[in-house]
Amino acid sequence: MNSPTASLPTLTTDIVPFAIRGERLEVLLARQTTGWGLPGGPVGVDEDLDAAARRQLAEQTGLSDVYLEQLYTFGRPDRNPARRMVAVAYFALIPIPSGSAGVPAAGDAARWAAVDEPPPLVLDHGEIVAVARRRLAAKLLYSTIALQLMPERFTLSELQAVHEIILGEPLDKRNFRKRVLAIDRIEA
Amino acid sequence: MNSPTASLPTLTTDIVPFAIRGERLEVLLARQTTGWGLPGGPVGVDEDLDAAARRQLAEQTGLSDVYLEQLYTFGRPDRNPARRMVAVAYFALIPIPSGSAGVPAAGDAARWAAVDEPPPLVLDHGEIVAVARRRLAAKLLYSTIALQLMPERFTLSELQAVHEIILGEPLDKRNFRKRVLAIDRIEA
DNA sequence: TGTAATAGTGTTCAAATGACACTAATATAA
DNA sequence: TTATATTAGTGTCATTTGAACACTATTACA
Repeated sequence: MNSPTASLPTLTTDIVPFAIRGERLEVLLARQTTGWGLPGGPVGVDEDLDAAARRQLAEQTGLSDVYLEQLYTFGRPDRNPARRMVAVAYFALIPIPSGSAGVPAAGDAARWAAVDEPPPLVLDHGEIVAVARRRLAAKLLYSTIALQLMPERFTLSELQAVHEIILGEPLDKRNFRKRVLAIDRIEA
Repeated sequence: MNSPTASLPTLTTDIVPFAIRGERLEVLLARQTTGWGLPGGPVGVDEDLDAAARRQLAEQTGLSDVYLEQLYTFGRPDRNPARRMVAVAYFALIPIPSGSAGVPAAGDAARWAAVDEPPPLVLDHGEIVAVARRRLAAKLLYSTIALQLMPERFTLSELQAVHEIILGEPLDKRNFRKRVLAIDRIEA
């Protein structure tokens, strides 16, 4: 239990909110004083980490009830030159809304950006997005996580399109159907 | 950038140090004021998370230069009734020493315990060990991480035994050799 | 010197994966 | 309304991968 004087880095969460918009995988960014970055911020003294991430996502983007999963904790001392901050990063999956429209709009405090050609981001947020993106692609291959990006009702073709967008490569229609039907629900 | 008053939970690391000892997978525990728990403690103000984990492992157990990987960050507000603590958990893999002996001895400030029949641990450390154990078993199946538990020179039979201990099931000798040789080094 | 334990080696079968092309229906444009 | 283009829907075969299986040679030990 020996340690240097127990002083306290600031603890934050950062959320990478993914959605399929049009034909692309996009991330929702939040305006910050120094530029665009991920939604997130300080964790309350008695606040659960997951709860903090949910709260900040809701406050800064209006999104709630989404799939949320802890990604990694970023703690390099120099990741924020101003003051020491340790960020517990999450990614969120925002379903395509059932009605037409698009994903819940972004005010001028928030904007969507393509994951592949992202604008310059604050701090190490670019790296966080990259890590999240890799994780998402990896999980597509052995889980049903993609369903979290879909509306209540969808066609197999739509689901396949989502997979193709995230993986960045075309998939065979029949093999895809075989695989999905062997695990999941019904058709449309 | 709205948030509740930015107050600061204490940030710590906890390390789950795994080693194969005899025929079992064991964890190295550190004595704490209230009982046995994982090595770990507060992160220094300007200290990297990985570095903090390494330092604490060295200070509390004497182990250095080991494989270390971030596991998960545990932050339930009630995980420590005394004061709010958020723990970035790591697992470490301690190689079987090349010489005979066993893994570096444990003073009276540290002890080894079987992962399967662990003593009661402080706080949520039992849960952390369980999560680490699952992760380790999962990574055996698609990575070469088990090599981190081996001495410099070892036989394929020894490596196989390590796999069997962690997975808890016997493996076919010939299939195992085939698979390992298709990826790795030489024989003994 | 006999006995027991460990190291080392290929083949066969079953299952899973990946490649491949046409038809029916619907929406769109002429 | 009719022709055309786009999308949905379906099965087979070849290849690859994973799992089961037994004997021989050597070494250590009694």
